[in-house]
Amino acid sequence: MPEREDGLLGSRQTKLNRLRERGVDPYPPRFRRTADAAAAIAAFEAAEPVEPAPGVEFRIAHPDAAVETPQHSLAGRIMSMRVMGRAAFLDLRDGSGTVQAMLRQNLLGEDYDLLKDLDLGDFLGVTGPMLRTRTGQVSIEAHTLTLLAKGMRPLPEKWHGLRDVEIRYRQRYLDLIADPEIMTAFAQRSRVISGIRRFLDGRGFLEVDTPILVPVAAGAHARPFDTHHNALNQRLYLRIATELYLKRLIVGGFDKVYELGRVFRNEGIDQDHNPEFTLLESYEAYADYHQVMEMVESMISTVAMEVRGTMQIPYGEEVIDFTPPWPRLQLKDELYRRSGVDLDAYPEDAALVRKAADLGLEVGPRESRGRLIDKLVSTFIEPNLVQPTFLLDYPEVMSPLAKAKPGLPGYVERFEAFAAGMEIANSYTELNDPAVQRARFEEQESIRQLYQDEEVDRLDEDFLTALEYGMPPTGGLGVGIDRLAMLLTGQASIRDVLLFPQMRRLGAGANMDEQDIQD
RNA sequence: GGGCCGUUAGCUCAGCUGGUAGAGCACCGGACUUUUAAUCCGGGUGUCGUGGGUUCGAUCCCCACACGGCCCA
Repeated sequence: MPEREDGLLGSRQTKLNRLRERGVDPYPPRFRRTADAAAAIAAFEAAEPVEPAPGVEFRIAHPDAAVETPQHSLAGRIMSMRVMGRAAFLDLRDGSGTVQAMLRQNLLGEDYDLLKDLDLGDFLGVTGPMLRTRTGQVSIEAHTLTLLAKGMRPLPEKWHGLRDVEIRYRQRYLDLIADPEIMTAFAQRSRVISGIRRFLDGRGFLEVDTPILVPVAAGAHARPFDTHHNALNQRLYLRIATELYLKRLIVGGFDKVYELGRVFRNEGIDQDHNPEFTLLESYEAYADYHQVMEMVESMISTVAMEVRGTMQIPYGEEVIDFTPPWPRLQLKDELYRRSGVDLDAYPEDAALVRKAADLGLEVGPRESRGRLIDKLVSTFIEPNLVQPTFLLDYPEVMSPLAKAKPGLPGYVERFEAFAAGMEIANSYTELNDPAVQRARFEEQESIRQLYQDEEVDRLDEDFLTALEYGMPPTGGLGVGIDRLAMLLTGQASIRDVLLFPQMRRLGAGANMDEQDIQD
């Protein structure tokens, strides 16, 4: 890169060249640590002969005295440098935390010259004894220095950090370097996921992997990404759900299965949508949606307790209390209460469209009944469901995979769970009558044709074949893990729980490939 | 898809009525052997997102585009 001739990059290049001329390998293959920063500090503090009492001066190590304490080799990224002539203090950060290294020329000799060619961001190995400095800070006293990796670009500023969200998402590593709390949030996300695994494993569920590349993108109302397999000369899709494969496994005789994996939906990007996201689906034979509801309450409250140590989690202006049981509301009743719309009073789609328009909803010409009801629910009910709540018994037209609710024609045994106005779970007593399932699929296909709506479920012939062999009564569940992670880690945007959220490619004109140009 | 806002030094940000840009940190040079955003002295390192237009002159006004954010759909 020619621009490195001068400026900030250039000064680092000059230092790199100088190091090489002096025979220093700026990228050595290894450095054996004796401990990480946190462990070395903890071990030193534990081994201190006398706990320093308040107001009592700490022992100040002399070069000779220092030899008494065990030698350590510690390593990390240089996060700050306080250089004062023939002594210097460097903060070294590794994955465990930060340790201060004290460098003194009389101890390091020629090694001390390395300091001139170090920059913030470089990785450095330090060997020497641990000690407390005059101000009481546990530090490693450098007897040798080893450059482990030269950083060629300056880090974001240490005090204000990185505010530019675009850089934060595009170059997440800088975000992580600049703000350790980001790392904490992602570590919490990871614990949410491992907590779910532990919970389900503990209940006898078997984790399975089903295809991501599928011939039919079924199991949800969503538009798929498509691709092509050359050897098979077949169009394939990225899965939009794992539902139909997991049910095949229930047919096959596994009683409790789950999959925690990425699904892909070719839709817009906003605060709670990313085109790829992590979905948990579980299926339990001989269970119904009431049992699944209890499992969801138990799972999420357990995970909240594990990750946050409490079931009351602050989120925005609210405190969300995940303590079970969560209220159960009938969708039909709740919609009537909130909007005055009695769905059963509008059996004709046209009448429902007029009613929705009267209520101020913008209703396009391509709104199917299912979409319309979804819009009513998401406008009048969902924003009000701040505390964890189950919404029960959805209209059949928007739930082609759920079993009919006895005694309530036109409705199915389905619930969705909400918290902070966001949908976090979706569950059915699964439809297992193959003839009814075929009819439901065909209804969906005709809706797709009629409304030209690509976000309608698709008929999967192979799945119907599986159902024809017989599937036991089953309770199924889907949980959006990213949204759950948002709630449990207090993040307002899905991009803050995804390490690498989807972003538009920069410089569209220059970097477009042939596929893009078609669009 | 529509509306509004943003894009200035490596980072965080100022920049008046149009007259070729400035601060802190970072960086560069110097002093300093116990610092904690070290301190002190000296130095501004820039394609003002991109491309057009208006103008004697544009970071500033106009248009288009790119990327991002928020709101709406």
